[in-house]
Amino acid sequence: SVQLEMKALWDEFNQLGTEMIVTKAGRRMFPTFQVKIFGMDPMADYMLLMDFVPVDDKRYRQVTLPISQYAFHSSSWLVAGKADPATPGRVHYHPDSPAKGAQWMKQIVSFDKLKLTNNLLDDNGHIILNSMHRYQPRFHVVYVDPRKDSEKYAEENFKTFVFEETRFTAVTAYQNHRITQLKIASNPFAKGFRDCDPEDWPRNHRPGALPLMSAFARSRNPVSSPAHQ
Amino acid sequence: SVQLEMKALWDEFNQLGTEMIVTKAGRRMFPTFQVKIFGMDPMADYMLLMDFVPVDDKRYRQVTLPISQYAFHSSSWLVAGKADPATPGRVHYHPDSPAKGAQWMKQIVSFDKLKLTNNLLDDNGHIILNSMHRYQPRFHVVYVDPRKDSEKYAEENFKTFVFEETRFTAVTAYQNHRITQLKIASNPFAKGFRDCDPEDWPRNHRPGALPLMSAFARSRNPVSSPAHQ
DNA sequence: TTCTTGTCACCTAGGTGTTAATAT
DNA sequence: ATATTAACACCTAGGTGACAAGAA
Repeated sequence: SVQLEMKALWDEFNQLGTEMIVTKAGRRMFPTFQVKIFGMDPMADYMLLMDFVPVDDKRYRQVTLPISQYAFHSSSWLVAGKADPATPGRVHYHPDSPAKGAQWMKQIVSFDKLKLTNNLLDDNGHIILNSMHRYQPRFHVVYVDPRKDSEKYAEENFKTFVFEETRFTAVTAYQNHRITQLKIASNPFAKGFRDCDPEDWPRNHRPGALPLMSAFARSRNPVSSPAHQ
Repeated sequence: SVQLEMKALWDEFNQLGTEMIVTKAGRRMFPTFQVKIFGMDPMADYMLLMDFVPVDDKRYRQVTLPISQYAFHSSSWLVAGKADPATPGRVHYHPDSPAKGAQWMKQIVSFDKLKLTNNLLDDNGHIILNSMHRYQPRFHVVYVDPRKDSEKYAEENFKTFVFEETRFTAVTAYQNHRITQLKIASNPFAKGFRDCDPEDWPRNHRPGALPLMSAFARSRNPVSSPAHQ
């Protein structure tokens, strides 16, 4: 069995509609996909890997709201038509693969080397995704069967785990400002963009404490300058 | 067979008498011990590891020379008696171990995670050495024998490689100023201490170009202040 | 006197969202 | 109008020798 780490944080993002940046060079996920694993054979070899499947066959687009004299990205999404052709269905092997069950179970397994890209021609082995599409990360455990005819047992040596709270929309720039704020508040590498006391989070942090308009008021980046209504 | 990487740099250090810093927290080696490996069975599993054996049973001490009104550490060593009791003979497994021969051979194998310490009670798994003693790094390749009674074949499944040019003296502070200068010139992490045009090295660098006294003249750290002769 | 320790400024290496410019 | 790109300031994380203070 498998337990998702940082589930509370994933839930908080998921409630807002998680977005993950994709870039040409490849961008890590945040939160990072991390799991605790139980019930492996300590002496057997396993491969651990992830892939990403489309949640639906839709393409999304942002909604821009005119508010007073400025326009902001809303937190809602419009369906913008059918999905683009599927990207090459790459998988990411955890770099420690293969390893013994004992090794995998003795500490949290972290996929922090995994990177997302929108470059269809990527040759760095990153996961290729379509921007403005929704994806479901999947986690797979493969038992390395020592038998000669192990291909025959491929089906039973394979187990897949899906955590729905890790779904996200791939984007090249954040659409929902509350997602941006939550990333800044919770990702150590974004500390430079925090404007509150660093000690305030997570100690005094309550999920959903900011109403929509106050989130806007804190914004440093209204999307378009003078309004256009 | 095994080929030492950066052999020219190792030779240059060895000519001066290589020194490696040991600290309580653990210090990496520079140059890093790196090798290219040939002739493995691509499909077989191997463990790669290093250990460090005393070159002799002597303890060394520095020689301080009075020159004009200042005193400097000389480049020579005095034997200061018998070696201290041997330290726990730890080994360092390359973190990618075990891995297939194909994996090991397809790129340079680097022991850049290996750290040296003088803390006899170290519990970080670092290599424990006595300061002011000389050591010979050794590199071992272990074939992971799939046979049930593999212990019987331990001898033949084991191969050791020694590069004499990687010998060094463990120190808590550099004794030979020319070693310090060569470290500063060649280690990217010491770039902050360079006072010449960074482009001068290695392009215009000739080994042994600096006579002793000019190396002293460039020094920022005479050992003792007003002389004591 | 000789050796060791801890702190520091200064690097390498690389992960953030921002922003302005560009592409579609 | 909307989406993407590339450069950037600002971080995390950690590897350097210098230096002053301490220990033996």
